[in-house]
Amino acid sequence: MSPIPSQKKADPQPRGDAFIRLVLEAALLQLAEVGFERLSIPEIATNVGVNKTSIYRRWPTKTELIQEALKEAMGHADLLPDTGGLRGDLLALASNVAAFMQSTIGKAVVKILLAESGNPAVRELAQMAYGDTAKHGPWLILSRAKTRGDLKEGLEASLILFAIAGAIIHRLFIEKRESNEEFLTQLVDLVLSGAVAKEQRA
Amino acid sequence: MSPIPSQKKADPQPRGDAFIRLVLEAALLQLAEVGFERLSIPEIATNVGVNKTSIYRRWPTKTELIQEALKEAMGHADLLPDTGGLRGDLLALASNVAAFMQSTIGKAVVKILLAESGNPAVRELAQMAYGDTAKHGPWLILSRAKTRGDLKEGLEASLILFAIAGAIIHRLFIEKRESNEEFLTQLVDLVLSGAVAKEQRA
DNA sequence: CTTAAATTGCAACTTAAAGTTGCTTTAATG
DNA sequence: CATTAAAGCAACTTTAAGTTGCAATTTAAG
Repeated sequence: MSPIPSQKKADPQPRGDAFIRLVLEAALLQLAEVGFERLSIPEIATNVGVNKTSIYRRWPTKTELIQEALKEAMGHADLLPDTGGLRGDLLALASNVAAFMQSTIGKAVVKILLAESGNPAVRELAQMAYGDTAKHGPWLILSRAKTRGDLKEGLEASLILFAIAGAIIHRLFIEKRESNEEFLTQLVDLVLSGAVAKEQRA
Repeated sequence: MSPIPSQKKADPQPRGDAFIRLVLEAALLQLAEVGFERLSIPEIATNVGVNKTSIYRRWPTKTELIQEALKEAMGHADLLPDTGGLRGDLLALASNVAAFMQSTIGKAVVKILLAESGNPAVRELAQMAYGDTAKHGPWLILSRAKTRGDLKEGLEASLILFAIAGAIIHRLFIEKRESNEEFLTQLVDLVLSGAVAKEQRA
């Protein structure tokens, strides 16, 4: 009754690094799907076919597990385009923001920020992950544009980002639709040129 | 050892309608604070000084309780300004949207929509509550503007709303700041007139 | 190939919170 | 004041999270 020799052995128990990567990935995925509150270590364990005890021994609490999962997944998205012009920059940026939001780490992070008043440590990390992608790149784009004189005097530049990111978030998390290129183009052009018909401009 | 007669009796047990209103209000409040997942009936009970059993007997599940709480709080925000012009309309609208988002019912609804992939029945209700305020008013404003020829040809009008609502949500739920008048004015003007410096316009 | 060390699996247990039940007490009504 | 419906209360059951001791497995070393 022993296995036929020519057959490959079943996968051995994943250990060490393999084990860790497996669990962290599953944790991030569940986080993106159901949020921090509803995330359960026993459930992750069964999802990846691993014993919950093994997870608990490495990460005593949900918080520590998620912290490591977030750290692991961070920094893989430093998207700072430079197309030479504001419109091109913003289009590339909007596209990157949308991609980030639609990624596993992005969804996870945004969900934490949006809903979890709860755990301060987790929220702080999520802030970092969000800030990493949402701060550096965008600020540079805007300061370049400002230096070139592309922006209106007295305009609070951050508004541009918030309007773009906000619209993408609204579409993704409230309407549950992903952002296609047409949407992003129209969005950027709206923010750049405004909604008012030409004849009406003073 | 009986109470001094001149003293007022302690409040009697709230019953019937009073009881119901008390619990529903507390439920909505907790929902706005911690979201659906973390909401607990026993906790609501202690918050309002009522026995959990009494709550369970009226609403067998969290879902039913929240459904009624949402229904109860809905419809108290039909904010459809008509100032005669697009800018005035949008300013009033933005202000109303911000007020809604910052209200208890608004926070509760938005949190459900943003984070709770979970309960379909609850999500549906939240959609209704959100749609109630976000659909009728805004659409009318935009269709009026379109009729007047205030809007650019070919512009997807809904974008205007998403950019405004999105920016307000971003500010409130990610930055944790409320929207003041200055912010809303700049936001509306950005969406109406664009960010590009005048000299640059074709 | 054998053995030693570390790591995971497993099953049984403890803990904590949600939800239930039977019964008593309170408040409103006529 | 008596009747009745609704809320309080305490003890219980259930469910899921988290813990522990020990057996089984993988890996690496000799």
